[in-house]
Amino acid sequence: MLEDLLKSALLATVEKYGVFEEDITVELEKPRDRSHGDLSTNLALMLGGRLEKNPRELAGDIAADIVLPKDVIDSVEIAGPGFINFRIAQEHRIELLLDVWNPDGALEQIKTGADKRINVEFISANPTGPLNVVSARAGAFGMCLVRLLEAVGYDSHAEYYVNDAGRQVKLLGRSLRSHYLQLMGQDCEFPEGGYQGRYLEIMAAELMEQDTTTIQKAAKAFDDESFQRVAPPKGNAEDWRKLDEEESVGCFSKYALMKILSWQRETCRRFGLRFDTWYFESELHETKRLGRALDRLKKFGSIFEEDGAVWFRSTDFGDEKDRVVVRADGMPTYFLADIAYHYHKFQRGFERAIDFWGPDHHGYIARMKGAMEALDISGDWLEVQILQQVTFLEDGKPINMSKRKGRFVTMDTLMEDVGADVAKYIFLTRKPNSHLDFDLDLVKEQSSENPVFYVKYAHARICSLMAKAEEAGMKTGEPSAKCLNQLTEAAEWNLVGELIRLPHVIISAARSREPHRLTGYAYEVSELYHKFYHQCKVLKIMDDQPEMAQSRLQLSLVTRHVLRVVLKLLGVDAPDVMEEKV
RNA sequence: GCGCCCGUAGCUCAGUUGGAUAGAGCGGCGGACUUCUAAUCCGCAGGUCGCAGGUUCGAAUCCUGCCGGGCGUGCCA
Repeated sequence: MLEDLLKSALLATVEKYGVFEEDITVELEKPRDRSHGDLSTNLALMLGGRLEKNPRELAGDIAADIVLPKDVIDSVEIAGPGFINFRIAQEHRIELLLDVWNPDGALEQIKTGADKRINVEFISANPTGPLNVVSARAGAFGMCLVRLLEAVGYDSHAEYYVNDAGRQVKLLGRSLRSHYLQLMGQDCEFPEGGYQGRYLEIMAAELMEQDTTTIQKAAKAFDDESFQRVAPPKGNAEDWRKLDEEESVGCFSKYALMKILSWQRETCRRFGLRFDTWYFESELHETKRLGRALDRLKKFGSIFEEDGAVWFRSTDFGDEKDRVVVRADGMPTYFLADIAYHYHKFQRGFERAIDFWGPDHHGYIARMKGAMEALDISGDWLEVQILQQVTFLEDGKPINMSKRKGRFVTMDTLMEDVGADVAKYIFLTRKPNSHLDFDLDLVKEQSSENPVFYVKYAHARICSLMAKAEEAGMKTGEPSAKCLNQLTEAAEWNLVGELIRLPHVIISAARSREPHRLTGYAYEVSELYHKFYHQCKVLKIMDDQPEMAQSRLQLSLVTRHVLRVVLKLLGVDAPDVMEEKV
């Protein structure tokens, strides 16, 4: 790599001052201002103080001493307080460009993950209602990170954890049953804190029409392996009504769970999310994993009993207080189930687990990581990414979204209103841990002026140009150094300079878990392409300057490739033609 | 009270992990269509980077203390 070349050349020049590789990390960065060259190092500034030398003079000495191949770096300059700026030789830029284009080039070489298995868990919403837009943000991030990790050579695995065993599901069943009984004219009190959303009323109304056959038919939706455990109750709603309350609630719970999971899965599918595993909490209970995890914690001496409850001594691992894992009434807490779940995740052979959580769970991190350490798993194994809250504004006012109170914007509504691509793109332009205000009115109104269209348009524009060129009988040909070296305009070289950053952008986005670097990059590439497109004509010069026209076509071809790679990572479609603006 | 996150243009947000003159989009104003698709391009206006110190060659970025907003602080999930 170019950066390695520069780093070792720089190190060689400072050896005479007694500075060696282990003493300093040489940093290279892309200057903001293009007149400062392509790559810049602050080496002399960092060394200046230490060697008691004037940084600018030191930079001058280094620049004079450094030995670099002329066909790679064609200028070394010092600037400002002591920066050393490098300018990449034109021929080498084209080499780097072709390396991005080449199927076994740079994009293959960045796959350094050695196929290590990484589990990425996201959304994992309670199965008590339709997915809301908060899940959409998590989905966009999680899925993008899964792809990014793949792009740098990991075997990444998307996972969804289903809390199908807790109180919430029972409460859900009770709520549905109550709605149903009320519809049947039976006096029935609504459970305290129950789910009041419209969707349960509708579900209850539908149940009145459903007979055993249609219920079984609906269950067919879960034929595949991962959903085997979601089975419909026997009979129909009338049968369930007649059972004693406990059993009756169980049937309504089972039915509601089945329906809601089918919605959630369909919503995910429509949003382009592909989960490798849907992991059910009930499986943990059936396979006795809670007990086993508890035993192991005991074995390592992290468990004690007090006030009739069983506690995990999380304070040994930096938590602020100890936590209950089995309540005084003998019921395990959600925390214990989570420990068992993550322990099983570890046992399944993942070398790392990344969880996406909401901000309301950040207080949970210390105890969860503590539990992993108590189980003798490295504290780094579990990595928690907090996705900050999304505040939805309607008429300029925040919407209070609570499933129980039933006023929330669903992911489906979001997709209908603005489309999956726009939603994904907007979520992915923000970094994970910043709060996000999502103005629904604004987005609906301006969806056609959203930045995502800017990028899509750049792609479609290239497709259109390629088609026109072909129609006119022009041959684009495989991008080649000979042809591309004919580029002369600043607009062309600015674009080249941006395109060759692709490998670096992918690596940095994956490493920092910050997919928003991709949207920023896609935008930059598109912007430079639009400018190039205006300034550098192709078809109009094809008769007078056929070689120049061809080199511009090849540049367009590589640009299209880069846009496709990035959009695919983002999970956004790259259209050949823009649909009519509404 | 304590813990975590955030505070950058009128609004929504970037700022390459400490770099050079802080950037986009939207909104505002003014230009470019007998077009390789104007969902585009060109120009203008808009800033005490919440406040005050500190660290150093250099701070929006790091450390401390305030101010303001959000979230958490259950034998809930």
